[in-house]
Amino acid sequence: MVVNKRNSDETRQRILEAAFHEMHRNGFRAASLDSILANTGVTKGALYHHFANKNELGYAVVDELVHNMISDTWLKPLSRGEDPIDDLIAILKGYSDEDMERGCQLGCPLNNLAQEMSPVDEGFRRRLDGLFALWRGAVGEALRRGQRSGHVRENIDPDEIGCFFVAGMEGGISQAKTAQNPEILAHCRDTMIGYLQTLRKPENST
Amino acid sequence: MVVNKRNSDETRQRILEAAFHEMHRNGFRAASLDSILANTGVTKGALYHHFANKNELGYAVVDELVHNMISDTWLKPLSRGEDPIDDLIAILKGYSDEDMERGCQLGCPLNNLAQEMSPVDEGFRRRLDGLFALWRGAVGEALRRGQRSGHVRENIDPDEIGCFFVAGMEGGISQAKTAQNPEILAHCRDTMIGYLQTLRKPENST
DNA sequence: CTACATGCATACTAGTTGGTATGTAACTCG
DNA sequence: CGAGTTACATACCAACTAGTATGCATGTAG
Repeated sequence: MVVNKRNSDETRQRILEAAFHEMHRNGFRAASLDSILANTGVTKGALYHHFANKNELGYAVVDELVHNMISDTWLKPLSRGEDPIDDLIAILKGYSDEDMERGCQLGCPLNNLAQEMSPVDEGFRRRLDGLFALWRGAVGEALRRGQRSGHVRENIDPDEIGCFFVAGMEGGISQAKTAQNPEILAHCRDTMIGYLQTLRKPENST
Repeated sequence: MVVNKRNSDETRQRILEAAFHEMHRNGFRAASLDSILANTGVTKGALYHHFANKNELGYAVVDELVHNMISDTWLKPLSRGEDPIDDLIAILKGYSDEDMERGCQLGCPLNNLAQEMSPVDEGFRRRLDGLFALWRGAVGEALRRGQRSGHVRENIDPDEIGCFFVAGMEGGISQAKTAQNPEILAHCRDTMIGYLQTLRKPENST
């Protein structure tokens, strides 16, 4: 690609993406700045020009890259659908085999970082909890809309099910990653789909 | 406590337990041997007398301590019950508030280690996957027994639900830990209990 | 063209890490 | 008692870490 000798935004973005990959594979604390730099070709001077320190680099990865991933796969698709249960199932079924395979290798970046950093760094914890809350909230809010539009049973708590949905998916990814076997995630997904079906308002259940 | 000047088994156990706490709090890679030793009072010579290297120490923690935890809380209670759904619900409800609080601080040791180490060390991955499989298997096997004894619906796959159950719990712990809020885990637990109730064979449902 | 800030490159440092080499008490066995 | 093994303790090291100090080329404003 043609790169201006000096393009601040682009070098920043390249550092961010290389940092994301290192963090996704090795976690934040074991992520080596030298290794990140080796993968980008930029130097330590550039890195510390754009980021005050390693923590700030990690925060930027969460605030920008990880946030975008959650937004693209969950927040946007759930924001304005007709039937939230259809929408959730569609997202779950939308994962291709390659997505599943790849996701099982390294796991969910959000969950990985949350598990590693929440107990030891409040800056990470707040950010990652914020993303979890957005995800849960999107599911809960969609279900609430579904209740109002008559697609979803009224005797369920949308927010509790938001928790439960996120938990089931993250737990499925965790196990699949540990087993290096996407089938486990597929089982969780299918069982979750079956559970979601039970949330439909009776006259609307197929 | 009275300690013999030289008690091989006990010093080994003390190292193991200190290592477990360090690993639970900081993960394996960020766990410092010097810090472990400082917490035990034993020296590096003792550590390397009992364990070949840091990895072997970590493996021993998994094989012994973490394995025992899984065994005590899941394998044994589920091994010979009358109604597996009652048993599962009893275990879930058996967690005291302090258990929940404490579990939410540092999360599940099994899941923490699995997320961190599975992609980077095959020795850890195999061991941790083995523990997950034991847990899933115990739930699945209990449900199968419940099917035979007429307590559980026959049109469900016990192993898939084993996956799903473990996923829901681990995902709930993950979120609760990130939020530092045990309520989230309580929601997951309650929703899971509700789901388990739907697995009862109709004539046996309360 | 000049002055100055921005964007980056290079070389270096202090601290920490896992691991080792070596010494030496304490038990065991004959 | 004495030889040999076990169970440690101490001191040290090479490698790697995040971070810094400095210098310089590029862009920009006046």
